Amino acid sequence: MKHWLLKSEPGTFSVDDLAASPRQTTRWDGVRNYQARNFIRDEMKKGDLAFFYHSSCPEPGIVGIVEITREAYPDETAFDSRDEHFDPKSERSNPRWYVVDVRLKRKLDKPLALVKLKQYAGDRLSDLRLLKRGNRLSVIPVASKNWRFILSLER
DNA sequence: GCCAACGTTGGC
DNA sequence: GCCAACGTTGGC
Repeated sequence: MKHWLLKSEPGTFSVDDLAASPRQTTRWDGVRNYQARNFIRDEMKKGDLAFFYHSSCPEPGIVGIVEITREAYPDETAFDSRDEHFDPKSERSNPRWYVVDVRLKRKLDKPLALVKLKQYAGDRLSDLRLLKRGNRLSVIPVASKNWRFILSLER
């Protein structure tokens, strides 16, 4: 099983929005970056776990844990000319963009702020891609040892 | 294939 | 609002 980190702007879709969704499940749509797309389409498996991360907000950080409940299928928003994520180059016969379904496992009792994670950028989390300079990926793989270490920071 | 211009991300 | 770091686009 793999581990991931999924970024979302809480002003657009927060962990509380996910908690309020039917079956606490949502379609992770709108990803428009090829590297992130490849992770979604090729590597994410049902049962994988991901950190839910709030970005572009007053206190960026990990706020919840989600489970992948459905593997990749075409992103419908790319076909909809009225949708902000519309991409005329994505065709139904040859979809360019993909989504997975994720379900909230739990919110963290206390968010793990980016500033706190950064304390370990030089040692325990030195290879965490989230902390790398210039990182902009919205779907990031997390090594299992980093996953476990981050969870240990909760207490 | 190169590269300048442009757009986006995201922390601060 | 600023700006660094990318990724994408399009002319050549």
